[in-house]
Amino acid sequence: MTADNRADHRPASPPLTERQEARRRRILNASAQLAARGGFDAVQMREVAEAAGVALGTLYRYFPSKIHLLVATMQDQLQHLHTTLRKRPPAGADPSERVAETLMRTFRALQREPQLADAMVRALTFADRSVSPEVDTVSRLTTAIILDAMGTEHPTPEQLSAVRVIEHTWHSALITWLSGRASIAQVKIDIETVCRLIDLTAPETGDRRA
Amino acid sequence: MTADNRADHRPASPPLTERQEARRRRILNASAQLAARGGFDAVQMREVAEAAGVALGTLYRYFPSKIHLLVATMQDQLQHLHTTLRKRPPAGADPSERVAETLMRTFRALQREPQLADAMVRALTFADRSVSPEVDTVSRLTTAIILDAMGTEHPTPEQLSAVRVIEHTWHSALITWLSGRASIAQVKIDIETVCRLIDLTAPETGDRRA
DNA sequence: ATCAAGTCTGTAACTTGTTCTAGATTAGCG
DNA sequence: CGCTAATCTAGAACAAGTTACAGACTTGAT
Repeated sequence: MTADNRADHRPASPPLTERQEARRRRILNASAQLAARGGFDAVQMREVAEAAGVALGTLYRYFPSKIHLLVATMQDQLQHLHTTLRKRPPAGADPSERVAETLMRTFRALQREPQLADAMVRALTFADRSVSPEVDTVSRLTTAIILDAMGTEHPTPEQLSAVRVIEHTWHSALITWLSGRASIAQVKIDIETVCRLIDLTAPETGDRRA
Repeated sequence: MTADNRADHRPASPPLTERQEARRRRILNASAQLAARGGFDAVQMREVAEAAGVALGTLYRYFPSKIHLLVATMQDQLQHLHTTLRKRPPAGADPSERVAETLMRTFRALQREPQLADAMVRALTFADRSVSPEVDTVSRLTTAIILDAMGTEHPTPEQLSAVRVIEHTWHSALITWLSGRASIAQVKIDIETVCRLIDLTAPETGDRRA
């Protein structure tokens, strides 16, 4: 539905052999598993390599840094999530309700593996320019999830800005929760607050207040 | 004006001697200077120690980690900024305009030292629980700046949520700009978009569109 | 002025991300 | 099959954050 679903997270340049695909998968699984145990710090490259049954050099050939690895892990998890969400779309009447519902549902999913969430989100916000393409992919996936929830086919630039702001809020709120500086209730309120922007920027009702 | 201005960023427990205060200052300056040159990576603890004329162990006694150091550096810079902003308050008519203006002014200030901004913001979002108190101080400072711009004396819970969302957007937008994934124009649009929430949550005008 | 407690210095060691290298394996091809 | 290039492995080596420690210096109280 997002136009191109091929190579959504692969470099795609040289098609991987079966064994390589399997290695990649083992690495990603090992990463997620270690992260789920002990968060960002527990994802140690030597351990990932060992758990995946792969030499350190190979790990680095597949993922050029720990940040790349964790961002790829996030891509992977998001992909799952997106699929799941498609199967049971949010039920709210307004777009803003549906988006808030979707995000809170996602949030509850992350709550189940807070350490994994920690590792992925920290990597995402810590990523520097060298990881831009990968981070961008994650961002596009998130945008797709939100637009899906809105049910908007052709968003206006204004709406896209609202979606970006929602994403900003989403990431940042997640971080404050993960680092223990905000409660779940507060995150919920903030998500609902920012989702109001969707009504505000709906094109049908004119610019705003018609 | 924020109720307590003493010990705004000091552990405050044992009052520092003059020489200690000076050491602390040298360290903070060295940190900012190195950061301004090469960003996060250029702030190397050994170099900071040397530049500040202090032993490595001493540096760690003052700031228990690189993240602590950079978050403290951010506190320091924010304090300056807050003072500057107080002298020349924003001129807009609406609270939302004034907040957007203030944030964009801050943004332009950061643009002048993008590497320093990079180091500080990356540290801030990368900080884990052990840095919560310090990060919280930064957050309170930011909140104070925004509330100042709004000119609101007694914000409602709704307004506080809006302010939090603005802060989320601010940090996250800054990151996307610093990592080259968003243009300045886009940041401006997003800031202006999120600032609309302020009008939306103004108590006087009733719920909205009064 | 002197003593005890707390700080600071210089330096080495340890940890974990990252890079490098030499030799073994594998994949694709004639 | 037999060759060549690419890939993989094992392990050493290096970089920067962090910790540890012995000895010198300061501070504050007597």
